[in-house]
Amino acid sequence: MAKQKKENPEVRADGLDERKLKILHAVIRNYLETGEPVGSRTISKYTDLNLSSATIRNEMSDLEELGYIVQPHTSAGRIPTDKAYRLYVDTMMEEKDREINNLKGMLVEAEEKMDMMLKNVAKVLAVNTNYATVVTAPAIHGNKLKFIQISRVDDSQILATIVVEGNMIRNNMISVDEPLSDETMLKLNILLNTHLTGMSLDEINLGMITHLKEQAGIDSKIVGEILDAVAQAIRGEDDLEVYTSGANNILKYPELADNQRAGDLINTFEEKQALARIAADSLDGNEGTGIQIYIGEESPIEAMKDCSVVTATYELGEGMRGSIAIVGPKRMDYDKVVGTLKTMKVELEDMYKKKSSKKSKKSDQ
Amino acid sequence: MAKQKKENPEVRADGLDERKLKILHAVIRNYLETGEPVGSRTISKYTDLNLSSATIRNEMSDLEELGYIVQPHTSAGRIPTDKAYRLYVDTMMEEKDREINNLKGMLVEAEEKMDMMLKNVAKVLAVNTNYATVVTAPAIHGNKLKFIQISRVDDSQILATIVVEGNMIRNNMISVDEPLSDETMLKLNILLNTHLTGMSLDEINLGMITHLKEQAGIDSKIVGEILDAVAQAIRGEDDLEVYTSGANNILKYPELADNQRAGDLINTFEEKQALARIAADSLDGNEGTGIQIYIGEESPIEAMKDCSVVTATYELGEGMRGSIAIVGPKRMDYDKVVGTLKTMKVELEDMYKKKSSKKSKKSDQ
DNA sequence: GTTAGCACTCTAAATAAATGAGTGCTAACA
DNA sequence: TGTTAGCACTCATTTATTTAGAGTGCTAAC
Repeated sequence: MAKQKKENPEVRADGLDERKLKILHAVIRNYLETGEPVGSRTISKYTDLNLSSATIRNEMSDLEELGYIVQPHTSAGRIPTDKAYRLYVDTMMEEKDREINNLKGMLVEAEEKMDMMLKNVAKVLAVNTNYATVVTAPAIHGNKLKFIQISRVDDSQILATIVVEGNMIRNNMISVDEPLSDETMLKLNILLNTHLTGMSLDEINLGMITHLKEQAGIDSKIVGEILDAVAQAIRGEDDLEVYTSGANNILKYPELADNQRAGDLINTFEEKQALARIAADSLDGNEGTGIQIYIGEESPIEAMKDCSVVTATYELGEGMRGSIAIVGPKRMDYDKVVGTLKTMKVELEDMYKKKSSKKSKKSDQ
Repeated sequence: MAKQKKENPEVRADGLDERKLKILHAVIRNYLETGEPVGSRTISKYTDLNLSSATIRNEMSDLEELGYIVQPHTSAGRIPTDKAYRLYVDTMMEEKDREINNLKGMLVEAEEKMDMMLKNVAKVLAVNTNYATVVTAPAIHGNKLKFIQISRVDDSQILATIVVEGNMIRNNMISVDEPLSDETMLKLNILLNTHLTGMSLDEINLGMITHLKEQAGIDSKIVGEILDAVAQAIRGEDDLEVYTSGANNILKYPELADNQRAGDLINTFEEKQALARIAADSLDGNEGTGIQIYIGEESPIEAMKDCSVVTATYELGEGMRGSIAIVGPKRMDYDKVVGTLKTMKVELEDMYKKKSSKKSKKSDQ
C-alpha cells in the first residue's frame, strides 16, 4: 500500500486534492461524533490512507492555512470551520438511510387533528434527533376560497366564517352600527359565495371588488371588511402556527449551553414568532430537494448564530406548504438530520394523501 | 436595650416565641435575597434585636430542631425549609406595594386581540419579575351558548360554527354521507338557535336533546354531532390556551439551572399542556383573594417540585375565569410576586371592563 | 514524498494548601 | 436564668502547584 499515485495532483480550484478532502472529511466526521478537537494521530488511524500522523499533520497544517480547520489553541487538535461544514454539506455528505419506521408508528396516533399531528411531528423529531425542532403549519399560500358564511350573531355583530381550500377556517367578528335585515344577510351570502368561491388571492382584483360593493349597495363598508378578512384568510397571514419541541435539548450541547446563549435560544423558541422567519426563508428558497441548510452565521435568526439549522419544506396538496426545521449545534449530524427530515417530509405528505383520499372528518384550524 | 420581657414567654402551639419568629423571618428574607445559606453573625446584625451571634446560634439551633431551617452541611449557614416558607407566606408576609404603573403602559399597545394581550401579560410579568410565567386564557366555564350557524360547505361536509358568550368561536367540520337539502339546513339552524341559544351546559339536558332529535327527524345523527361540538365549545375543553414567557429565566437561578432539572422544566413550559393543571388547580381553589401559593412539593406539577408557584385568578365578566401563574425558585420574592400579581389581576379586569364598555371590535379566538 | 523522533506548548485533571464562614460548646457574666 | 465571649473544630470554596497527556512543528533521515 505504498506510493500514492503521483501522476494525479488533482489541484482543484479550492486547493484541495483528493487526500486533503479525505482528511478533512475524517476530521469533520470525527468532530461531529465527539465534539472534541481532533488530532493528527486519530486521523492517522481513522482513515484507510495508511499515513503516519506526521504526514497528516502536514496536510492539516495546509488545511488550516486554507481556512477549513482551526485549533482552539496551540497544541490542541483541529476543529472544522463554517467553511468546512459548508463544503461538507455541499459535496461530501452521504446521507445515512435511517430506519425511522418507528417514527411512522409514533405519528399515527394523532393524525386526527392537524395541529396535534404537527405538534407530534415536532416532538418525534426532537426525541429522535436530540435537537430542537420547529414545525410550521402549512400556510395556505396562494390558495383558493372555498366558502363564506355571514351570520348575524346579535344586533350589533355579524360573524364572517371563511373556509379555504384545505379546510382551514377563519372567523371574523365584525361590528355594525345598526342591525342588518334578514334579506340583506341572505343577499350578502349569495353575493359573496357566487362571486368569490374558487378564487385565489390574485384573482380577486379591484374590478371585482368594486363590482361587489356596487351590487351590495348600502353595505359596502361591511363588504370591505369581509374582503379584508378573506384576503387575510387566503394569505393565512397572521396565523402561521409554529410548533416547537425539544428546546431543552439545547442544554445537552456544552458549546451552546452556556448561560447567556442558551437563555436567548430558549427564549427564541418560546417566543416562536421569530421562528416564522425560518419557515419563510425555507419556503422561498430551494425548490429542488426541499432541504436547506444554514450554518452558523448563515442562519436567518440572530440567536442562532452559533447553531446550524436544517429545514425541509413539505407540501400538502396544491400550494399548501409548511416547513420542518431542526436546530442544533454546528457539529450536528448533518447526514442523519437530512435523512430524518427527508423521511419525515415524505411521511407527512403520504399521510396527507391517504387522509384526504378517505374523507376528512374533522376540521383543523 | 437590655432585658427581654421575660414575663411573656409567648409559647405558641408551634413552639415559636416572638424572638424566634423574628429570627426566622430574618433568615428567610436574607436567604430570599442572596440565595446563600445565612449564618448567625449575619442575623445578629440584620435584626434590631441586638443579640450576639452566639445567642442567635442557640435560637437557630432550636429552629432547626423544630424543622424550620436546615444546614446544607455542617458548618454552613441555615436555609429555610418548605415549612418555613409556608409559615412565612401564611403569616409573616407583608406585601410590598409595587409601582407597576409601567406595566399598564406596556400592556396598552396590544389590547386589541385577546390572545396578543395575554401573551403580553405573560411577557411583561416575566420581564418584571425575572421568573417564568404562565397565563391561561379565560376558560368559558359554565358559560352560555350565544349562536349557532350550520352551513353546507360542499356536498359531503357541513360546518358548524358555534359562538359562546364572550365571543369565543369554535368551528367543527362534520362529514355527511349524502348532501342535505337547503330546507333541512334552514330547519336545523332555526331549530338549534331557538332551542339552545342562551343555554348553559347544565341547562341542556337529556330531555331537551331527545326533543331536538325528534324535531330534526331524519338528521338526528348530525344533531348529535353538533351537540357534541356545542358541549365541547361551552366547556371550552380542548382549547384552553396557555401562554408562557420567561422560561429562560429559570437558568438564572443556580439551584434550578442544573442540567437535568432545568431541561425538564423548560420542557414542561414548552409542552404547555401540563401547565393547564396549574390553571385548573388555581381556578378550583381559593375564592378569596384569588391568590394561591404552592411551595415545593405542594406544586401540582411534577417538574416543579423544586420551585414555588404563585397563581392568581382573574375574572372577566360572568364566569370567564383565567389564571396567571409565576414559577420561580423556592426562594422567590413572595411579597413582590404577590403584589405584582394582584396588580396585574386588577389591571386585567379593569381593561376588560373598559374594553367591553366600548364595543368589542374584533373576535378573539 | 513520507516518516520517526524530539522539544515544546498548553489544557485538563489531580493534589495540596490556604482561607474563612459557620457551628457547638463551655465558662464567665449580669 | 438568659446572654455572651471565646475557642476548637468542620468543611466547602478558593487558590496554587504539580502532573499527565495530547498535540503540534520542525528537522533529519529514509
